[in-house]
Amino acid sequence: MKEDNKTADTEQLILQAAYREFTAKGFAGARTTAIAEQAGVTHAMLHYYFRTKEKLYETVVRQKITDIANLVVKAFGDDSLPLFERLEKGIATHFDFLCENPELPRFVLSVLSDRPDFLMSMKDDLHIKLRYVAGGLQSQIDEASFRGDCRKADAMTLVLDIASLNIFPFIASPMLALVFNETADNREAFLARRKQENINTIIDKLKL
Amino acid sequence: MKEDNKTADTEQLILQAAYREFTAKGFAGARTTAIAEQAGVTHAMLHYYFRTKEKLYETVVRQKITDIANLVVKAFGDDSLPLFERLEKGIATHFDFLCENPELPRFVLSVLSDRPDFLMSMKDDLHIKLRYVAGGLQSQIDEASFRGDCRKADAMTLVLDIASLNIFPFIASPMLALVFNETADNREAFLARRKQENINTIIDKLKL
DNA sequence: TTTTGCGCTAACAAAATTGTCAATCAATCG
DNA sequence: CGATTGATTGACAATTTTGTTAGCGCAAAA
Repeated sequence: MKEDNKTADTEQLILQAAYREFTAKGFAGARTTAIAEQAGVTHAMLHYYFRTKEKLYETVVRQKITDIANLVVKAFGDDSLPLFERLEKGIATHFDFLCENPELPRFVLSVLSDRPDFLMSMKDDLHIKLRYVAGGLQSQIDEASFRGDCRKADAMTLVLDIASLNIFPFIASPMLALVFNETADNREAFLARRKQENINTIIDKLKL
Repeated sequence: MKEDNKTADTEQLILQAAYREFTAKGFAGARTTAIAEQAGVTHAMLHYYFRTKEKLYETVVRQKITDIANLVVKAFGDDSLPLFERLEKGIATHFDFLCENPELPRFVLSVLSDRPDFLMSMKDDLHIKLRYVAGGLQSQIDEASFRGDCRKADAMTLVLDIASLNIFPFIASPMLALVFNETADNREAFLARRKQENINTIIDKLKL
């Protein structure tokens, strides 16, 4: 059987450890030995499974980027909801996803400067998914605004607004912790407020 | 005289080259030899002036962070303007600053993960400046909302909104270029639209 | 039981990178 | 003019880090 218990296990252990190390240190700062250590294997194993540090990185990147793209489609792709609810659900779902993966934005960011070509190679797929989401949103906005239920708006612009508002707090999280004197207790409440605030901001833009 | 022509020159050359290299590659990815090469000096010079890579990095970081903090104060600190104009001017000034220093946000971000302690050591100063800006804004918002000129709002929340909307496009710039099939011509127009859009978004939040 | 293959290890090789140092070079000052 | 001081250089040392390889042990197949 291809997916043996042992190999799948260690492979996953390495991938998880690699994700942690790469997010914490970036590609250049990450040490393959540290990854191996965290995964509880010798560093030669890492080369055995993934050949090079770069290929290991690429594997992690592809996985994470795919996860994100799929979630965005899932969050905003629900055509059955009325516009405002669709947006509210989308923003909330996306925000919750970030709460569960708080370091993901910074990881993607670091990929963007460390190995832009990896993202370039996924360009077509990302393009398709984004166009799908933005397209669906746009036609619903057009209908609603035609009926006089909301203002005219460009879906792409809206998507960028949402991305900015939702993602930035996680990217700047250490800075905010510093500025707001954030504690662990605060954090949860702060995030809950932020989520609602972002929903309101976007809805305000569309409301007449 | 302390500030000799020669030493000041090479020191500045090294600092500028260092900024470019550090922004492009991050602390771990940056090579001191590459910095020296770009500055047109031998790499021993770099140690002569700054002792270690880390101290050189720290010098660059302090300089840039100070620049940013000062600009934010300048942009939003004008008490003489009415609220909406103050916000509009602040957002626009801040956005223009980012247009002139497009890689600055990503640099700060990388500092945040590479050497958080450097920012920690500037915490007090940053705190003071932020409180000053947010405080001035808050009292003006309170007055205006009391007079019924705008909604109630929390200045800190607003500041985070503005930061998110203004900064994120620059952070994600390579991603946007990819998604929007951006060309050099587009870019300028895109940024101009974004600036106005961000102003509108914030004003919409406050308008009754 | 033997063999084959795969996961795994330890030691090693090679390259890159930061930092140091002794020796110049240039300019200023006595 | 000679000397002192600071800038600059080239070569070198030390460390770190990635990647390789020969071989071991175990489990399943023959």
